[in-house]
Amino acid sequence: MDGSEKSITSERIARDLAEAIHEHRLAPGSKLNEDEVGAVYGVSRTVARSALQSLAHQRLVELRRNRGAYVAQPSAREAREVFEARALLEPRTARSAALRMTEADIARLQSHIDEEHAAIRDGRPGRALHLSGLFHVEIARIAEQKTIEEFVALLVARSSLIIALYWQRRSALCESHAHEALIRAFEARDGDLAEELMKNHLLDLVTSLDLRNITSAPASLREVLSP
Amino acid sequence: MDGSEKSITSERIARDLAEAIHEHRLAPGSKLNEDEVGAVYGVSRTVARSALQSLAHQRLVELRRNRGAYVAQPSAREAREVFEARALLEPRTARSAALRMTEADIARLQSHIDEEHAAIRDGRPGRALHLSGLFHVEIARIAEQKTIEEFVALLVARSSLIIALYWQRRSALCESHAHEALIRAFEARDGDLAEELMKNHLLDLVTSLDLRNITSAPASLREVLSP
DNA sequence: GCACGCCAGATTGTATACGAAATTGGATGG
DNA sequence: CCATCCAATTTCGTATACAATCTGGCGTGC
Repeated sequence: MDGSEKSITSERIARDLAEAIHEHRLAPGSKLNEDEVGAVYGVSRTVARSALQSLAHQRLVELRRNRGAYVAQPSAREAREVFEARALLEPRTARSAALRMTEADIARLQSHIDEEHAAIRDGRPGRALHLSGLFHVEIARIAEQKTIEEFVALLVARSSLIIALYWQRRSALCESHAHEALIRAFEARDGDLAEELMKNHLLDLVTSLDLRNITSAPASLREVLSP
Repeated sequence: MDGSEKSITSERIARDLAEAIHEHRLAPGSKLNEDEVGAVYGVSRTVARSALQSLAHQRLVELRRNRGAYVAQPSAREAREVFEARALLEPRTARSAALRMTEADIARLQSHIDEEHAAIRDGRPGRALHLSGLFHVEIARIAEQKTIEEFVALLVARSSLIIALYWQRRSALCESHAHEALIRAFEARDGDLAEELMKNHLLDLVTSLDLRNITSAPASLREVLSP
């Protein structure tokens, strides 16, 4: 259905790196050297470079001219903006999804949650976070909104970076309960409820972050320390 | 104010090509040969390729493995999805913008409209369409939502392709009147009205398109002419 | 002792070269 | 006359080589 012609090597590498960022195995600010990336995957710099550019387009890495590629460090402001965008897109999409939801879709969402719990049991919180992000993307897919799905995927990926930087509570899985409540709304095909639950879920996420603009992005010190 | 390290050659070329697509100087389906693009801008295929990849990330061109780059031809379905995404993002953003709007912002939006009229007088409808798209992006900028601004810019660019493919009425500038009404709402700092006007403006846009899935993407004839 | 400038190392930006995949057109055989 | 197959061509995918730029340390001069 989709594009079709993917799976070019560079795209595969980009996906792999994105997953590593997603799962917090690569911390924000990490430098991604073209030679190193190429060496890791056994390809030349050309391919590694292409993968890094792809990630830059997704705002997961920042390219600095003649300096290199670094895992992005969203500022507190960017963090707020990402969640404001999600607040516009996701609740209405959850409503649409609720109305189109099939049994197979629900099963699939449930298995996502199960996997997530398994990851937590196995002590892989990064993987669990990744999966909980995919839950949101899956909802957009079920709503049959490919364009919105793309955007949600971008926003979820950036949210992962934001959580890595600004997460404050250690309360592990407030997430899952929200997701389970959503599933119940989906089972009832209750669009209104799904929309409302998603809205509150996103609000909870933002308030669980510490977005007073402490430190944030060392990238542009100039803006902070004017002479 | 933006990123900072742009103006790499490939980004400049990508912007230039994007503008050409935006203004309908490059029709949907046009082939963009890497060698030709490189020759036009006096750079090597490496740089041309990078620019084309950038456009592919914006979904303005479609890359087909071992086939080349073609200006995208959104299907009727994609067209609908693009406008559904816009319907979620832009009305609320127009409301925010109305509340933050300064005199300078209003003047800037007005000059956009003036330029648009001038372009029409000069018989450059493509340029006028481009400018009317920038009007929407500008609103997101005024709302101080950089993330949403990015998305709106992407959607506006794709809308330009969609209009090139599915525009049916020759009624030139129903657009401008909607934009002028929006400006009046902004002048009054009337968020509710701005939101409502934007919502209706987008609805008008969709209904002015012919999205019965006739023909759409000749790219894959195979799907249309099954044996 | 401090500041300025310069040089070496490293890393990215760009160009070119070679190999692989896919289409095109004609030749061949039925 | 049509279908099939093969090679010639085009175009892309990847690797490598060279040039430009930045970082950091060293030395000289004040």
